[in-house]
Amino acid sequence: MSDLPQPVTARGEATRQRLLDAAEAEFGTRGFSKASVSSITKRAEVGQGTFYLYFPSKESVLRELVRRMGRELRRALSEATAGLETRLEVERAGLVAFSRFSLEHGNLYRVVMESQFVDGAIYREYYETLLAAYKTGLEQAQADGQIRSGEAEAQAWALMGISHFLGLRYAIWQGCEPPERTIEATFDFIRRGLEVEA
Amino acid sequence: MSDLPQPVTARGEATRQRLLDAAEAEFGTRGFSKASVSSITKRAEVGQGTFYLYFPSKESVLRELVRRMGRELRRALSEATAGLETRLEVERAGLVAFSRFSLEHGNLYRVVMESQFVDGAIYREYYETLLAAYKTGLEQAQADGQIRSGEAEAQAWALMGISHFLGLRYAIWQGCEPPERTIEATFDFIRRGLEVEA
DNA sequence: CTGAAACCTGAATCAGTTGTCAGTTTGCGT
DNA sequence: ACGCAAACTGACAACTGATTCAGGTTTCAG
Repeated sequence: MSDLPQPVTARGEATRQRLLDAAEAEFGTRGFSKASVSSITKRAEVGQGTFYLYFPSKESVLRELVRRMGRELRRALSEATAGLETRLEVERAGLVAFSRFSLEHGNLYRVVMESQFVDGAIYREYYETLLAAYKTGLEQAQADGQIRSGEAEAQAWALMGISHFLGLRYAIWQGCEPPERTIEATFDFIRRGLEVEA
Repeated sequence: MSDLPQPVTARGEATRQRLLDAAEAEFGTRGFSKASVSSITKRAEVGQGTFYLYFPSKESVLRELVRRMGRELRRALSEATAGLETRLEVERAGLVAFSRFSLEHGNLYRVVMESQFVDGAIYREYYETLLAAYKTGLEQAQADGQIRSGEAEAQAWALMGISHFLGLRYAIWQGCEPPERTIEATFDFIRRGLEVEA
C-alpha cells in the first residue's frame, strides 16, 4: 500500500506500530484535523521526522487505521456468530457483538466515520467489504429457506444501517451498551423483516 | 444563537444569505477543513472581513447550515407524506422523498455528516429533532393499530438508519436516485418489520 | 572492534490559516 | 442633497501545522 520501505527489523516494526496506535488515539479523541503529526509523534514518543519514515502523510495513517478496523470488526463478528444454527440467531448475536465492539473500539469507530471526509474511497471500501461478507451470509440463509428471499444486498444495507445508529446512540453518545429492551425491540423489527411467512 | 448583531437592512440580510450559501457549497464540495473563510468570501464575492460581521467563526456557519438542513428535510418529508392514509404509505413515500432530497441537497447532506466532527452536539440535535417527529408519527400509528406496537423509538432509529445508507449509496456514491427494485426491496423489509400480524 | 545499514531526530521551512481594524462606500430618513 | 448608521473592504499581524533534511545514534554481521 505504502510507497515507503517497510521496516526490516523488529525495532522498526515496533516503532511503526507505536505510531499507528498513537494516531488511533489522537484521531479518535481529538479528531483528524485537530490531531497533528507532532501530537502523534509526541504521544508515540518519537521524533517528528520518524513519522515520515513510515507514512507518507497524515492521511495515509488514517487509511491504514480504517483497514485495520474493518479487519478487526469482521473478525469480532465472525467469532461472535460462529457455530450459531440459524441466520436469525446470527443477526441477534451480531447486533450485540457490534454494540460491544463499538463501545470497546470507540476510537476506531470515530476514525472510520471521519475517514469519509478525508478519503471517501477508503470509507466506501470499508462498507463494501463488510457488505460482501454480509450479503454472502444472507444469500446462503435465503437458499436454506431460513429467511425470506429477496435482494440480499438491500437487506444487508438495511441491517448495517440499523446497527450503525445503534452504535452511534449507545457506544458514542451514551458510552454504554444498549439496554436489553432496546436490543429486543430492534431485533424484533429485524426478525419480522427477515423471517419467512408464519 | 449568534452573539453578533443581526443585519437590519435587506442588503445586510442578502449578504448574510450569500455567505451561508457559499459556505454550504464550499463545505459540501471541499469539506469543512479544506474550505477556508477566504474561499467562502471569495465565492460569495465579499471581502474577508465581511464574514466576521455575521458569523463569529467558521464553526458557527456550519451549525446554522445543519439547522437549516434539518428544517428543510423535515418540511420536504412532511410535504411528501401529507394526506396519506396509512403509516406504511407514509414510510414508502418518505423513503422516496428522502432519497430525492439527499440527491438534490447533496451538499447539505455532507455538511450534516461532517458536523459530527466539528460540533457533536449539533449533529446529535439534528437527529434527536428528527427522531422526535418520527416517534410521534409512529406512536400515533401504533395507537391506530396501523403498525405493530413496540418501542417507537427503536423503530424510528431503525428506519432512520435504513434511510441514511440509502441516501449514502445512491445520492452520494452513485449520484442518482435508487432504482425502483431497490426501493421495493428495502420497503419490503420495512413493511414486514412494521406491519401487524397477518 | 568496525563499518555499514537501519533507524531516529527536531529545528527550520513553507504554505497556508484566522481574525482584526482603520478607513471607505452605500443608501435611507429627513 | 445631507448626514449618518449600516455595511463593507482588504491588507496584515500573528499563528498553525505538515513536511523536509542534514546530521546523529543504534545495531549487528563479519
